[in-house]
Amino acid sequence: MKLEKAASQLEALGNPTRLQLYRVLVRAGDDGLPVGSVQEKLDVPASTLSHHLKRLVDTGLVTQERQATTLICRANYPGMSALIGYLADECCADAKCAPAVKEEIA
Amino acid sequence: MKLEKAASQLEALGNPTRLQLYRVLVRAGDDGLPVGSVQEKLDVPASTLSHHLKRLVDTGLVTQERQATTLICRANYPGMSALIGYLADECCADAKCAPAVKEEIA
DNA sequence: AGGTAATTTCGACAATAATCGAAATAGGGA
DNA sequence: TCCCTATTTCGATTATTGTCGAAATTACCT
Repeated sequence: MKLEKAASQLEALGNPTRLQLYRVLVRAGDDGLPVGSVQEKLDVPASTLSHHLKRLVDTGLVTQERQATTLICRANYPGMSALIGYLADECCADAKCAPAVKEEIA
Repeated sequence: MKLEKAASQLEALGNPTRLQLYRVLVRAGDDGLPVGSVQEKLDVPASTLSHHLKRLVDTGLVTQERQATTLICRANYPGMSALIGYLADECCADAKCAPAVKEEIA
């Protein structure tokens, strides 16, 4: 993964509303959630939500799929795992951080 | 870790210059690097660098220690591992992402 | 075709972030 | 004490981001 891409994904997650949004999608699991349901959960205007969602989609952290008029959103696990991998790999390469992380997610 | 704190750390890393900066510090290991050396490596004006450094320090991802007139900067591994832990834990709790990550840093 | 619900785009404004030179500060050493 | 080097603060400017209502779009259903 390029540093530029990692930075843009980190920036996408680095906003409380978007991090919360991503979290909601992760917890929704494989079924995903329609935009409208996310909106209810987060209590944010539709246009604002759409804006934030777009950023997560653009950076590859979220995917969307149409089902009739509703748009299902899903957390993109490979995207996140690549990002975490980058952090653990590029930034904790000297093994001072990685063991703790391994512990953490074991 | 609170969502707010995670978001602010992610935001801090979500800028190419700061991610590069953090990377340089990680690679410098336990010895750390003086601000001046970082500046040479990144080729960025001192005041700009100082600004970015402050943000990393403020969010707990970097620590600083004076040695005479020079300031030694170090990556704060526990800080990063807490962040990665949060991502893997809060956001990949349903085990669809974590296994891949474990693989990645194994 | 016309209607309707779901979502996005547009446009404007406020708020925050990035940039960098010049001046200020901190901490020794002569 | 005076100077010298390393780093930060200040201040101003430009750029990017966040926010949200109104209008447009999409895709379906009758």
